[in-house]
Amino acid sequence: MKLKNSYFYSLREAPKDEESISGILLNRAGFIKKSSAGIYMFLPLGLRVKRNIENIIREEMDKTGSQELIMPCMMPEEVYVASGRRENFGSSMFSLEDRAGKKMVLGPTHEELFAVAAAMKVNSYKDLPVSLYQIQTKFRDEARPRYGLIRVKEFLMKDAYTFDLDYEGLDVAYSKIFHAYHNVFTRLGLDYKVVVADTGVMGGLLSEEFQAISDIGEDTVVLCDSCNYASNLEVSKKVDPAKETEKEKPLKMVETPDQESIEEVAEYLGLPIEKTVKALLMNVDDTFVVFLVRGNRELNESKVLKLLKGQTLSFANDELIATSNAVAGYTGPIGLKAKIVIDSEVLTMKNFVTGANKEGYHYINTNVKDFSYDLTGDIVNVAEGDKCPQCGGRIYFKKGIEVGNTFKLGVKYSQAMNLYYQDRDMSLKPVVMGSYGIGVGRTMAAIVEQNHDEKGLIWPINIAPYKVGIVIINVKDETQVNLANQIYDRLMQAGIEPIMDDRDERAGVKFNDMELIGIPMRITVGRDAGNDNVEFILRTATEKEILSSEKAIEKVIALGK
RNA sequence: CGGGAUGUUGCACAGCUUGGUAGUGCACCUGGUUUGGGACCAGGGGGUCGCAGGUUCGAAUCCUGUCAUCCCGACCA
Repeated sequence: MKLKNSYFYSLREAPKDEESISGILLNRAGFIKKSSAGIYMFLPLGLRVKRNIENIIREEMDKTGSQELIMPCMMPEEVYVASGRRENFGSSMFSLEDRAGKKMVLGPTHEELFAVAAAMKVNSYKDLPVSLYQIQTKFRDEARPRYGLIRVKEFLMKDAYTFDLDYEGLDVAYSKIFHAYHNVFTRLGLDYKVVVADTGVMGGLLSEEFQAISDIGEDTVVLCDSCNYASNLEVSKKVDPAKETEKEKPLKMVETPDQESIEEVAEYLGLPIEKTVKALLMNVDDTFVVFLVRGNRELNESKVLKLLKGQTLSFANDELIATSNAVAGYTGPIGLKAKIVIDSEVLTMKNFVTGANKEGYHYINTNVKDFSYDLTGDIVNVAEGDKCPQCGGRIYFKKGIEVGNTFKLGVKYSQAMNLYYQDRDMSLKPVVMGSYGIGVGRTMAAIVEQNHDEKGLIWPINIAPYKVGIVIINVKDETQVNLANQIYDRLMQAGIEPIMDDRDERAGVKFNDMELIGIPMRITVGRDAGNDNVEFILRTATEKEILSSEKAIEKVIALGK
């Protein structure tokens, strides 16, 4: 591609509507352009990168034996009503009507239609297993799109679905795709971790996430400093410390005027926050529940809902609080008339601080024997420094961008979508499904987050829009132009299309643009062109080499393969 | 959806407090000089100031509403 008369532009300044590094750089380099919040154009350079990523995914998926097809984006709403997910997705699903008033939706994910497609083929146990995938646009009406391509309303996703006879078959299919995902993200050069995650609204048996490590990640990845433990914070198990050994002291009510937060109370009493227990006044499916956790802990919503078999968790409002004798800021378990759930860690504590259910008062030296409770379990987030549930090492956190996930779905959708096969024993059995996703645009953004410098993008060579750039220093010098064109043609013949800057610009502009768009290799044709000499430099290097044009071509071909 | 902020030319911004018909840098066009790390000089083109009402002789500026965008939070297979 020759830049003169091509569609290419770059911005010297960051656009005002992007904050993330990947969003800023991809915009500045002319790879993407925001059309409206969470919806982007992919311009020529951006499209080439996206296709390169797609092709790596495609190669690895094909190797698993999965077959590619493509589903419609727009579907009748009844497809999602049938599976029961119309309600689950709610307002995050784009919906519209056709001219006849028929309700249509834009697909946020495609389990349902794949089940329909599978049903066309699958009648007998002889028809299984089947594995299908597509690389197709998905639509989700995100409440708050953000971070460039990371959270958007319209995005390209590779989604795969496996169909098996039984759970053993699912395990095999799952493991094939799981390994394909490792291959994909390794080939893409990402620093990533696989973590166990909550199965959430998708339902199912097991969910694992591929998390690209990045500070702007929206997920917290829990890791261990001495083993390979990796988990999403949502589901990471907390290991309670050993029971404290100090002697129990007598309970005592003390004044704590105007000390409403647990930090204030601890400081006022001169005690470490680890010696306090705070009460969280919550609403679980319209029931008032008080949760007691160590003062420095955070409640974990998904653990709570699992323990209580609830659907929704929110802070209790004043009306709900008024149904008990709890006093906001001073709530404690002693004498409290409400449903009380305590974190298992509290059972290991001795002589701790709790609220007295009386404005301006707390108890010190509270012990478990001093009160009763309804339920106990692990209901808080693990924290950095906690014990690893696998090896006892120390836990630390990283932020992650979820670039892929794998689900063992089981029979939930096959039952809902009437996907059954007839087994040897003549019985009808539901097909056992798995579903697997990779966000293509999000992956592209994650790669940028991990590969850039102050000059701009740095693409790994296998997904760069062009592997090599040719910069002609002076386009009015025929010797330079001729040599550059010669190199260009030779590389084209070798199957490596270069991006050649033949614009009448100053050298600095050309160098800066080539670096901004992150081309991995650069050949500079300049003053030494008359001696058939050019310069060769890698995007990641600081020193350039002087080579004959022939050597430079050989080098590009060797590195570009 | 709650809280905060911002909408002025292709891009980034100033002007708004104290109303008088719009400016800077980049980009673009013409001419000249320059030419290996985002050139310089001179001249020029381009904006009904997000939109709709209102106040006023007069509104980018004041008031009301509305839409959009960003940030924090809630939500997020």
